[in-house]
Amino acid sequence: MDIELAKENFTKYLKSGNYRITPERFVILESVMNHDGHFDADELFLQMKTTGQKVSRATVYNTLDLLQDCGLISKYRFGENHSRYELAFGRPHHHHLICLECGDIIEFVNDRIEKVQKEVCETNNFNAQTSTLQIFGICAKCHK
Amino acid sequence: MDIELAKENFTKYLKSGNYRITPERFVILESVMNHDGHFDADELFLQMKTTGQKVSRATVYNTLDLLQDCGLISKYRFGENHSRYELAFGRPHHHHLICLECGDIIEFVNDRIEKVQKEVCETNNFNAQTSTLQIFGICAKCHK
DNA sequence: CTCGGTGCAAATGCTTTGCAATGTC
DNA sequence: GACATTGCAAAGCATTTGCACCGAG
Repeated sequence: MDIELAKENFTKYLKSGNYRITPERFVILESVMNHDGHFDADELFLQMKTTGQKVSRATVYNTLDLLQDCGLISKYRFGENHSRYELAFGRPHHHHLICLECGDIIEFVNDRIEKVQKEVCETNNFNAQTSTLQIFGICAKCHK
Repeated sequence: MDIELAKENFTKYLKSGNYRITPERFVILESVMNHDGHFDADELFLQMKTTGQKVSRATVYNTLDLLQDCGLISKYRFGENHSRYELAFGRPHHHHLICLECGDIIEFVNDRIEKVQKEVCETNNFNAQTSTLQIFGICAKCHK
């Protein structure tokens, strides 16, 4: 949750890729770090709009891509028609249980899955960058 | 690959859900069963159009949803902006390695992942229906 | 001062919807 | 005959793009 460290990482990433250091990019990073849980691009855009920080939708999308590229956030498609993001910085890699009824998303961490993934990648000589395991079904609340 | 059995299953599913038995739905099922690997809705629509079987796009989408509901096909979002489908009937549950460079999709089966999933669901009292593990990275061909 | 980034609005592309016509039950 | 399903075209919605302007390096 150290926002200064995240900013540093982002700055480093931008410089190394010859991207420019713009105020908009850091305003968006801050907004992202203040978000709990999952959010989507438009949600972020509207929230920033109402709090008086004006950045365009285009810039939000562009910056979210950069933040994903440098590993500060993760991007998912949970079977919906839009992408969702979440903070990855300082958090362990995890997976998701998605309730088809209420839409709730439950996170879980599991070392064995990570281990199996590594093995599968070695077997296939595949150079993994990201992975996502999504289990769709009905959560405890909904099937009772 | 037994198309008759698939048709039977589909018929059973349609009847049990009070859906009607229409020729379009079975034309689409056949077209799906003749497809190797992954395909998307528009691909299927265009292929059917060129082979003289006319069904509308709307019906293709509608029917693919039904086929997914009754478990004959699976639907995925591989980080693209459209859904992809594949035949599930008569095939073991499997997962995917997706190459970010060439777009190739490698399938793999792994019992341990299935076992861990089951455990996670039990722990969370979660009633799983489907799951997908997607590993994104660079395939053997591309990083050499 | 150059060229990458931004904002805006229009464009894109997948998917869904409205509605009249059709055909299953 | 009733009403779910179909086809078509139009609408929706998330995301991308074109372009003039701006500002980081």
